[in-house]
Amino acid sequence: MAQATDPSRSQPATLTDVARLAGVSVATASKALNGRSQVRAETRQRVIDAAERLSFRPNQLARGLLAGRTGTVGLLTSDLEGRFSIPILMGAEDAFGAGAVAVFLCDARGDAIREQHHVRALLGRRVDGLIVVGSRTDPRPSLGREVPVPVVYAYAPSEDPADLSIVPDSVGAGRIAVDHLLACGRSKIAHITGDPGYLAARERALGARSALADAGLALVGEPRFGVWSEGWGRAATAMLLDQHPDIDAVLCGSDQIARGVMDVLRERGHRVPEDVAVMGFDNWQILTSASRPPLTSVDMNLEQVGRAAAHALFGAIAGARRSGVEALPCRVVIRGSTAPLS
Amino acid sequence: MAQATDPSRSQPATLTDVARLAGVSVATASKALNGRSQVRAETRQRVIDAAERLSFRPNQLARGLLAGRTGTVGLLTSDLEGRFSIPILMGAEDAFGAGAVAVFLCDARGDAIREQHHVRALLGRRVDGLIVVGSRTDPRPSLGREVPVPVVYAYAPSEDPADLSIVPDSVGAGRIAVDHLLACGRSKIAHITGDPGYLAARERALGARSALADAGLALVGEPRFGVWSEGWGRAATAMLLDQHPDIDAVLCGSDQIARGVMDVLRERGHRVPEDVAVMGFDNWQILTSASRPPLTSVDMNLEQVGRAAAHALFGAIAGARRSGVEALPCRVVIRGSTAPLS
DNA sequence: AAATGAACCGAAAAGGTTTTCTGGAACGCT
DNA sequence: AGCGTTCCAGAAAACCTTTTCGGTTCATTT
Repeated sequence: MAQATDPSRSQPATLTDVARLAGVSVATASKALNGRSQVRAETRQRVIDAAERLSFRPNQLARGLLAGRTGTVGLLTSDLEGRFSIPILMGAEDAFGAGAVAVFLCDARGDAIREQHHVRALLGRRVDGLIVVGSRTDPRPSLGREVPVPVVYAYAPSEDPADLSIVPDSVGAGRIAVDHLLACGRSKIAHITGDPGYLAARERALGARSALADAGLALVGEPRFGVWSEGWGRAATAMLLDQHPDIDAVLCGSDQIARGVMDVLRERGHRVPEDVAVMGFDNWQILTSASRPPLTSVDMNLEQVGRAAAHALFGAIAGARRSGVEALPCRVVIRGSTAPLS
Repeated sequence: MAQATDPSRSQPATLTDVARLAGVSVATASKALNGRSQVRAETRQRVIDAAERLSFRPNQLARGLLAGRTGTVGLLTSDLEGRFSIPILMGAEDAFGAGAVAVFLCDARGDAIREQHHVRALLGRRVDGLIVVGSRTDPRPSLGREVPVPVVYAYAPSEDPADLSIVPDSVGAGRIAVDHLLACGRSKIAHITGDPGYLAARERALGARSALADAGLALVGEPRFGVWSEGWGRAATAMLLDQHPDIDAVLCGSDQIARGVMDVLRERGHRVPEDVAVMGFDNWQILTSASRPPLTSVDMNLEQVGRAAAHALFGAIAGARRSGVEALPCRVVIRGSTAPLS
């Protein structure tokens, strides 16, 4: 018997095989397996047993061909390497994987030509929708309105306001970061951040200033833009301490910068968090938990961004199209580098 | 015209539509578009123009249904979050994406049930093959021989020697690391590494000892196993320096550990690399470039592992099945933390 | 002029599933 | 007995593309 039904040798069983084994027509077999009502219980069981014995698995291609929907979506990332894409991708995969939807992964490597190529390939495979994941929060060109399936942009919003984009709320992130520092009793807060060419850097700075202004305060000096590296964090901190030795908090544009900041603070004899509180952005586990003390950081909830994008795409496929940019809140993860001023 | 051919409103164009617009039969249209020879040049051009105007894209479902091959493969990762999966995934996506193959991404989250579920779903979609990516190099259970399509295991080999697995050569990695330190004139080499429950940790230590033995030398003390963290790197270094203050090199089981090691070395007044050379494993950019001095590290060539797995799967789909565990060489990336002893 | 061959095009089938429609059987009612 | 109703199963169409095979046209050769 094992030989007769050995699935590794033969082609996968088809519904016709199941029907023949059960002694019914393919139509009846289909109805039996899909729980339709026009089948006698005894017949249904016979079909189910036959399907089991043949380890029958419906051919989704044939099903999709007929139904018009394939139960697949395309996940188009512009930069797989970037650490921001991965959590979004996980969230989306999670939201889809729970249902009966499979995800095509494509990496365009930041190349518009390659992206176009992937879109065409995905449309040829009749995906039901697309999620476009960017590697930074700056707006990106739209795929265009003539794409015949719904598209949702995640992390990097589309330039076309008619598209739907799901992004983290960078302004709000800057605001809640400062709120936390204020709650810790800090008032002389400096901001060392990354490349001003990044919208995220500018928006976080904007949010931080706005929250300070609401409290009747201001940043110590201007925000110090630079690059996203520990080295810049170290250099900027040295300059900062020369000009303003009396700061009691440094809000850093990224965890990497924060790590550099903390190193220089410690070398110069400032205690963290007793004298100076330090905060980062991104909540990058490997950095926050390895630093001494562990780093308080703002998490962008990227998995949630991915899940929200997946759900939005679901909705759009079902006909409920939205548009515009939807910003999701971030959250402060408190660790040892911030504490109330005693 | 824009309205009449607006693809966003209507269903995607079918070959029938193209044929009708070109005034030929579907068969001729198919032949014209696929470059078959039985079509007059003028007719072919008319069909191509029609396809262009309708932005026709062959339905891969119908094509796959007929051909028996779908041009899709499943990429089954056990842990998307893990940083080792991503480069492998990139390499595989790269190798496939270049051709006409699309990749289904599935994340099992280390759960065997979920993995089984994904395999069934992928088989239902009639993938032509599977790549199973592990999160660590320890052998993992096989999917079983009754899977009706070729399977290639990447990074984590299958326990079944009849399966084909592509892994990095961890023993060789340990060996080339020591070879580099020896070439730098170091002879008093200690080894601080991670969790001994990881095969990678044990194999790297094995390779290191073997290379030392070939040179008539031995490690300073036993390999110090612990956990994969900076904290362990710091603690182990403190103990090491107490017992063996005269070491001239530390080979670390990971870049994280190396970072902790370097911090303590510097704090204790040992210069890197003048007094003590330090090496890590994994070549994790964010750590190697941020440390002072930049860290020499062994790169596992994971993208290449992914590409090799993809090519092996290609071959297996075409009928050339291999089996066993194939180990790919790693490479030393030299940076500032190692230098010749002057 | 007739026959041969070449070049070209179209009808039809195949691939696997779902759905609609039709037919048949059993059963209850008048 | 005749009729209507309900329930169940099967036939056939539809989805879209590719390929095979048969048929038509036209130029060339005898």
